[in-house]
Amino acid sequence: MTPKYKGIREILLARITDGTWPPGAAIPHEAALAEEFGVTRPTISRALRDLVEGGLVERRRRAGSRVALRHTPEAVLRIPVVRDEIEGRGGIYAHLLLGRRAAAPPAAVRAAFGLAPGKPALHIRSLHFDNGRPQQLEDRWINLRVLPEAADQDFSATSPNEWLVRQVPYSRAEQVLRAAAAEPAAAEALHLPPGAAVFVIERTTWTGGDAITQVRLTHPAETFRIVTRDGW
Amino acid sequence: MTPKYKGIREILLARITDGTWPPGAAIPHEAALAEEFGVTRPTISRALRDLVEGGLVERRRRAGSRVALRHTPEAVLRIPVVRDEIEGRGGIYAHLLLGRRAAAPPAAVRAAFGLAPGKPALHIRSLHFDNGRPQQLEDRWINLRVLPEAADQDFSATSPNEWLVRQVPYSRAEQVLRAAAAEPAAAEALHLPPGAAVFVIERTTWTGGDAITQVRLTHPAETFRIVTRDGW
DNA sequence: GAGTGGTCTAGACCACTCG
DNA sequence: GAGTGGTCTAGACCACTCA
Repeated sequence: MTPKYKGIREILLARITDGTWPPGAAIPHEAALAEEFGVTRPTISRALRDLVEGGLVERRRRAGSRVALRHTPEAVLRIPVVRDEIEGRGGIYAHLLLGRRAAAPPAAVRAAFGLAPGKPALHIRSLHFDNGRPQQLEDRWINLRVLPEAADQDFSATSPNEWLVRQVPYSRAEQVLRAAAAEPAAAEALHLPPGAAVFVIERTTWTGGDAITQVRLTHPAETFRIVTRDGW
Repeated sequence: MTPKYKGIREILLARITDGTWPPGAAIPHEAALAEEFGVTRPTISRALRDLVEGGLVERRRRAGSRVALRHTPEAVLRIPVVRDEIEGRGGIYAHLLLGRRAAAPPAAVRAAFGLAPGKPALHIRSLHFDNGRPQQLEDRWINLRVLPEAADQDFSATSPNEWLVRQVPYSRAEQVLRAAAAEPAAAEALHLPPGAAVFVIERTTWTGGDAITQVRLTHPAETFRIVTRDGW
């Protein structure tokens, strides 16, 4: 049996998409809807909350609910874990550790990690293969102040990402997605001509107030895309 | 006054991030948490639901709640409306209509639109400028079966996107993000050298069962990025 | 000041899933 | 079968915001 609030949500959604309530129009009060559908107000509120989270409806106290003018489409973005992605489409995954050393990180990383100048962080470079073809170049810094045990970890067997996932769940992450022309070192590692188009993801991850790790993932443009869905 | 469920959510979050409940660990039953915090079970459920939506917790009936092994980070992706984005950072926005005609769309578009072979759709190409510099090339098809009034619309004043937003709120969208080497026509329009790296967004939008529009947005790599945040 | 949404309670029944 | 989360009710108080 499907929950009442979901059924109501679908009916309200239909009224929005079929033009009964065009963009900008007022939606009846929660109390009125509760009476119409023969449920209590919290149930209506639950249905409306989903529509608000989906960006279709805006609610303000005194002012009531309205159909949103959707200026900013929102979608849930899943950044795939490279191994899951490759194995999910039947490819053979492999992982090669290119380098691993403690070093003073660049200023941007140092600031995010809250490190004093000259203090080291762990720098790891590795390459992820799909059926023997380089699919992702990973350039990662790990905050040794937060995760000193990373210094003793051998990342040739377990990839840094998989290890980190089991250590600390992050509470907050920020990601930048962009296209770029491949820098020489990246182009060489990925077997691309210099200047080839690549897709770059830069992610910084925090737990509590401290950044745990910052990573740049570089992908050949031809073999990488992110697909995203929105709505129901 | 901050709601109880938010306060509880923060406490639970802290227990997860500080390692009290490491990844994979069981979280006490809702009933136990309700007693601990002196609230009723629905309030606990509300707090946990937020954590589930944030990907930090997994719940299964009989089995209870656990801290998730976060294999798939999720983030809310906001694809900016080009005009808002440019004006938001103080730039001067301009919009130039390059072409507008009814034509038979390519097969992929025809399938999404549910059109018979040879049936026309509206094809619009336009360019969006930031302080006089080309910032986005828009290549759009509009389904005239669903929106016949688009045929009479003059898109030189109002951009297709702004017009569409006011006509139909979409119920579902799918987007593909990728990097590419600019094709000759795109490179020329964007004043880029041929083969330059570009960031491409392809979005298909549905309302009910019919796709309304499909659009490809091409951006110079140097001037475009998407920033995304996750968690609290 | 008054109307609307935001939240909470106390209790209940049910669905799902594990043992 | 039994334990856990999923949902719902009936009623309530409060916060915010508009007129």
